[in-house]
Formats: sequence, C-alpha cells, structure tokens
Amino acid sequence: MIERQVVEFFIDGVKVLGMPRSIGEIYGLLFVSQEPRSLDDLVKALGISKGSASQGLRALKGLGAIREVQVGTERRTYFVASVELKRLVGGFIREQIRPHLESGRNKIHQLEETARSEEDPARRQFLSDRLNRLEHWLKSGGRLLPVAQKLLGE
Amino acid sequence: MIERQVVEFFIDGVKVLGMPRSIGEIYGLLFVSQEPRSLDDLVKALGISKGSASQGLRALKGLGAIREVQVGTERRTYFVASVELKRLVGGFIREQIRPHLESGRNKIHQLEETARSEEDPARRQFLSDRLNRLEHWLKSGGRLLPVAQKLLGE
DNA sequence: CACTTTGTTCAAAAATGATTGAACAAGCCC
DNA sequence: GGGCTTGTTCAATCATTTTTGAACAAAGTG
Repeated sequence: MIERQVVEFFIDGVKVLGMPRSIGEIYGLLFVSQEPRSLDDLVKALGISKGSASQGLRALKGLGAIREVQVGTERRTYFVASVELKRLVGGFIREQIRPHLESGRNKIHQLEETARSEEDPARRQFLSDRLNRLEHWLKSGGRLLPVAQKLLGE
Repeated sequence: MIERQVVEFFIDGVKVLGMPRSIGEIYGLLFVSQEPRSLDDLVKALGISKGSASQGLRALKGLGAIREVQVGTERRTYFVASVELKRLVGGFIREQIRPHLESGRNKIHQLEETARSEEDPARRQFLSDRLNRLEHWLKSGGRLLPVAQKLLGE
C-alpha cells in the first residue's frame, strides 16, 4: 500500500530533523491524502492514540505544516498537508532554529563574562579567541537562514 | 569553572544536531583546552566511561571535528579540536546529511514504482504530483549544501 | 438539562537511544 | 615470553523521550 510506504518515508524524514515518529506518520498520511482527514481518521488509519494525534497535530500546526479546513457542515475539524517547501522551511527555521541561535548567543555572553575573570592573561586571551570564534559561528549560521529560505522558496 | 560552562554549551549544541551528549562533552572540553588531551584525560575530566570516550572520539574524528596529535614521545594519542567552521560543516554535511539525501532519493524511486501500479487514474495523477514535489524538495536541499558550505567558509 | 461528540491534558508505561564496564585485542618494553 | 599500557567492542543497564489512555473540558444537540 502506497500510504504506508509514504508514511514510512516521512517517519524517517522527521527523525532526521529530530522530531518524533508520530509527527512523521501524521504528516505523511496527510501528504498522500487527497481528502482532508480528521483527528479521528488519523487515529484509525495509523493506529496511534488520540493523545499522540492531538499533540502531533498541534506541533504540525505550529510549524505551519498542516492547515485546518472546514468540511461541509461538520463540527469536527479536518486537516490537509501544506506542501510548499517554502512554508515548511520557514516554519522549521522559526520554531526549531531561531530559538536555539538566540539562546546560544545569550549563553556565549555569559561565557564571556566568566572568561573575563580568568587570572592568567594567556589563558584569558585564548578563551577570548575561542569565544569570539563561537560568536562568529552563530553569526554565520544566522546569515545562512535567509539564504536557505530564498533558495528553498521553490 | 569555565570548562564546565563551555561543555554544557556544547552538550546543548550537539543535541540540537541530534547527537549524543557525550560527543558534546568531549568536543566542548577539547574546544576550551589549550593543550591536547588523551582519551584518559577526557575520562577523568568529564567523568565518562572509557567506552563513551572511545566511541565519541571515533565519531568526532569521522566528522573531522578533532585531530590527533603526537605529544612528545608518548605512545598514547592526544586530541585537539578542529575549530574551523568550514571543516565542521563539511564533515557534518558529508556524514549526516548527504547519506540521508541519498537514501531519500532511493526511497522516492521505490514510491514512484509503487504509484505506477495504482488503478484509478486520478489517484495516480495525484500521487505522481506529490512524488514529483518530494523529489523537488530533495533537489532543492541538495542545491543548498554547497551554498551553505561556501557561506560558512569563514 | 442530560447526553453525545470532539478534542486536550498529563501521569504512567513503553520504546528508544546512550552509557557503562568487563572482556578482549594489539602493541610496547624489559 | 610475560607483564604493562592503550584503546575497542558490545551486551546489559540506565536515562530520556515518546506514546498511551483514562479523566476531563468544552461545546453542540435534542
């Protein structure tokens, strides 16, 4: 069955990005589905718990990787996959990368604080060099992001 | 102590990249060390097992993130951190990204195989579209890598 | 209001992944 | 050779993360 094969593909895919299996399953199934799916559909089709489905859907919504759609007059909410790479990458950068770059910068500043009170001047110099380098890494990383977004903008 | 603070920084850093804590500890300590360190030094300074240290050093060597150096006439091997971003990024791409892109391409081809034997033509068309899109994602990813390497090449 | 449907929360259980450490191999050195 | 030293391997253990499912909340329905 192609559905299962695609789901497996996305399970591996999200694992590479450090996300849990259930997220790959849900996104994968939506990705091969022509029709919108409800939480309950996902639970049945994937054999996962309601809890997993609920949390997975929330995370995917946060990433902008799925959209809610209204189906007919039904009360329950249905979902479809967002399939534009640009949007997926944008969400991933916003949710998973920027926060880490941000907190990294803070930690480096704390390190510089600590390094300033180092006794030995040679040691202090060495640490200062290394920490500058670290700052430079993060700066380079930050510069890469918009380039990546542009290049992956279909 | 600045050593411990830097080690913590790298523990978090490698976790973001999906690598185990011990790798961050080892690289972190080498990163703040002015002098080369042996496996045994790392075991003592970090309080990790010989096994972890051995495996961590191997992985870091594979990434090109550390270098072996000879110290005096000693038999045992010492290590220093490679601190050029270019080298680190190159190793990461080579070891962690390219293999996944590669296997992803293969899996997509299998998926296309499966999709071809879909009965319903509308369904077949839909699947073909989605799989083309998947291929396009990987192609875009592949194009990003050299750009990233260049931009991060200090 | 009582009942159903839909979805969320979160403590406990299960699954996954990392670490340990004892046994082992491979060189050195006397 | 026999005893050190250095480092590797891998099954068992430990730690962390994910998943489950039962209890709950919210909102519709008759």
